[in-house]
Amino acid sequence: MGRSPLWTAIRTALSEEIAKGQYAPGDRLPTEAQLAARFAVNRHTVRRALAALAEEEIVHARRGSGVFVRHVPTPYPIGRRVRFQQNLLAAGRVPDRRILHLETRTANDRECAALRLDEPADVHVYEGISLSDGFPLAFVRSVFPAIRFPDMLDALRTTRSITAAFAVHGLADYTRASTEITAKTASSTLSALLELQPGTPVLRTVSVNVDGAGVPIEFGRTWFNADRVALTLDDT
Amino acid sequence: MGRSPLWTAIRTALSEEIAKGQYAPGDRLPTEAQLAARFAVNRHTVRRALAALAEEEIVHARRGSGVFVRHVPTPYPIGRRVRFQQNLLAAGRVPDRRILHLETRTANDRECAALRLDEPADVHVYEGISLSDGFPLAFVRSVFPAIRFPDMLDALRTTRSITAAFAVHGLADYTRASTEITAKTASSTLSALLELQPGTPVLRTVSVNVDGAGVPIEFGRTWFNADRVALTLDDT
DNA sequence: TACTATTTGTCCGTATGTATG
DNA sequence: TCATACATACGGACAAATAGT
Repeated sequence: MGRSPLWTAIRTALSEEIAKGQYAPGDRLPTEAQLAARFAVNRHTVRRALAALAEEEIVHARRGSGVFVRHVPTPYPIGRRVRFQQNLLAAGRVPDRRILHLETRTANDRECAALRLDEPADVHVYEGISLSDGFPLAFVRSVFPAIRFPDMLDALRTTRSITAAFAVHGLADYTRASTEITAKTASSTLSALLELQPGTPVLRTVSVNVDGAGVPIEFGRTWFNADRVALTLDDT
Repeated sequence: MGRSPLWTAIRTALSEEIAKGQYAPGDRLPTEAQLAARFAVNRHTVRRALAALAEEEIVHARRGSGVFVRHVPTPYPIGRRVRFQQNLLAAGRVPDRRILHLETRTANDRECAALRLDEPADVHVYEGISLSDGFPLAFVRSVFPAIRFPDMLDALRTTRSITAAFAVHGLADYTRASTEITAKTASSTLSALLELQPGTPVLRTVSVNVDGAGVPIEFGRTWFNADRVALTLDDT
């Protein structure tokens, strides 16, 4: 007999098949009974291997339903420069945006404070869904000072990129001044937008972007599907 | 008639009473009917005021139960230097630690990779609850290379501070090399430890601290009560 | 388990004052 | 002056969730 337990071989076999894409994220694995037959072992041996995979957060068992391959969370760096499209491309995903709502209105107290505006002031509002490989990754609401970026809504409509819309107004670079991260359970409206079960957790970030002179240019609130994303900081 | 709607006066009145501490975080407000009687308005007018307070995240309604004052989340900076005690003192909270478990064991694959150890290697393991004003704020599991910090467990037991325990070993300063942030719903064991309802969201950070030379010294996994904390980044 | 009272959530409607053209 | 639209406030009824017995 080899020195390593039998179930470790099953774990590595399944792990490799998942890594090869034989089972895609969200897919259901064969039942424990089927796996036991395939590997010619007892069901409990398969269960030990599946438990190890669950511990590594590679799969996820749902009683009465099956064992499912986890969506591997997309690493999403939030440092001095946060760029949605670049972040996703770096993670090997295809980014896209779906615009839900564009409007211009007077800013509320919080928005005025974040953007350092004297009230009353007008802001352009963008609301949309950020997609990763076609799946909803986040709901975004961003407000921009209307005086400084008069053509923001048109620019967003045509470019569907915040970075590009800033560039239209002659702003080549901008940085993240502050980010606040909280977690909540998804409301019914949010779970509908992000196509997730009500009650699943969401990561919310509240952030301010500034131009080179430190003047606020964007106040953004983002709700991430917590199953699909892992916010990362690299302070090296 | 005044130009501002009736409900705004009710909102500010309730908001001030909450700010004054007349209703503490976690307290239940009077019922909508009682508030309607007190302010001599219709219940719908009270509801409009409560909706505004809920929008500001000052209160939180639970159908069948009541309207509750939110726990104001403690801002918890995660930058280059993350210090639990200093973070809480800066937020005006009283920090404390409850040690759950201390042990020495061989590191697993993930821990060896994070700490850049050649396996097999021994690590000291700390598991505990971080308290804010006496309430559980987070469950922490940290592992330290045993060779480099031989007296870690004793130091943690006596000082109950990771920073102080490092100082015992002659390490005056250390910095955060990387942090990964995800959100999950609390498991039953975790919700018991943090004294929260099962199914409420938790913020999980996975982080590596390094010494001045960039050598990893701590691999930490922390589960925060998401209702009580807001992770903040300041990139100014 | 089942039942009941309480409390919030959602819907129907009515009335009034204000702004607009 | 009139018609219309809108915001505000009020009144009631029922649904849905919760808590206690």
